[in-house]
Amino acid sequence: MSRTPNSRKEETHERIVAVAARAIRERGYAGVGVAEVMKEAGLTHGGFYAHFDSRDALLVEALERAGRESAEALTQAAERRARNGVSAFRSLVETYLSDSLLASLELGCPVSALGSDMPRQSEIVREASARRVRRLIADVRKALPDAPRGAATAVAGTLVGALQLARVLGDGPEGRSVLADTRRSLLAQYDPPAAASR
Amino acid sequence: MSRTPNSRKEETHERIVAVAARAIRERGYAGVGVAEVMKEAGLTHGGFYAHFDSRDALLVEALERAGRESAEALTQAAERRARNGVSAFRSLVETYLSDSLLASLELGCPVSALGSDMPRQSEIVREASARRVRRLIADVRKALPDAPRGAATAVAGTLVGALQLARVLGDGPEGRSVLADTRRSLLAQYDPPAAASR
DNA sequence: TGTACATCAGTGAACGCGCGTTCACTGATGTAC
DNA sequence: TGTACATCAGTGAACGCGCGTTCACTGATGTAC
Repeated sequence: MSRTPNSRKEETHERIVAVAARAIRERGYAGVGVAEVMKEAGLTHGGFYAHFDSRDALLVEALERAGRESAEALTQAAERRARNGVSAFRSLVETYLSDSLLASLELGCPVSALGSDMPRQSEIVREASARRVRRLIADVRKALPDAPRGAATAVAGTLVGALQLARVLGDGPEGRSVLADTRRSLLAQYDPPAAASR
Repeated sequence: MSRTPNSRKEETHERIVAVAARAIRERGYAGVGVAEVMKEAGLTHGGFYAHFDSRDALLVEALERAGRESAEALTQAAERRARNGVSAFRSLVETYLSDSLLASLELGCPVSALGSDMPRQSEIVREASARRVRRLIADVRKALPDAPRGAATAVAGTLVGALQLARVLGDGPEGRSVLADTRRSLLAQYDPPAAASR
């Protein structure tokens, strides 16, 4: 089987980034170490700097990948549910604020997993974080075509904040009720049942 | 001047906690070290364990103090503005999401400064974080007496998330517009101009 | 009021540990002829 | 097709550093008589 040049190294690189994309969401920027990520990827830490200029360079790639993974999951859920007549907005709210993400920090949106730490990172990580926030707001806007100006921004903030509050309160009834209250409130405002059942 | 027993030590203790209450908001839980806090309080790090059982015990006291400071600032602003006929809800939204807090991480609400890291802390810090989140929701509820059930939860999430998004985008026009959009959206929903001017 | 002693808050050196980063090396893969 | 060599991905030991925590000590404060 023929390989393109460097493809083995690129595969390893991808594997490291995939591990890190989960790790930063689960343990936070500060909880992710070079040696631990390499070990989880089945390597020793010495080879790290053949793949990345610095730990921060890994964080940037990991954040970008986490953002892509989360956005794709939201898009796929929306496409699946659109066939049953569910609006894009309802699907976004119910997927982003689903009970199953409460206990799965490593799978959700990196903005809600890392938001409060983003302003404290090095410049390259902050810039990558800002790009991710802009994309999140743009993605919400797409699901809210007729809403007043600025609504997408407020909704994005609500999604991010509500998931964080719920996670602090745990994956029991208390945390789940934060998600349920927030879903109800958002849907009542932007996707009223009357419009949905029409 | 007579002192109550231990008052000198208690004063020092308070000073350390006050320094830490700012530090955790500015630099995050992970960015706060024992030695640095003691130095900022004018002490050497060796004396730390005469005041606290562990670093985590300091984080708990610091979080509680930061929460009290933030809640008091919100209450005081609301009382001041109530004399000019401003509703409690409008005052909460405009104070929590004020432009001046964009660049002053160390002064705002600890939930928005630390939210995404709260689920990753040791048990005692997580419990203190959960208490702070419950208080925040309760405080929002007080400013929203006639809103539908669960609205306070959604609003609390919006406040926390919006401030984080804005801070990631910086204290220039981009971050300020996130705050402005969110204020407008919240006030339109829960404190419409018609009701306010009546 | 003055002296002797006990208490107490804070000091500073030391500890073991894990971190990000560097680097000489190894063994496998791929290329030249 | 087979051999010799170059390239390359990954290894593992080592580095300096800052962390949380411990502890013997010091100097100031307060108490007893």
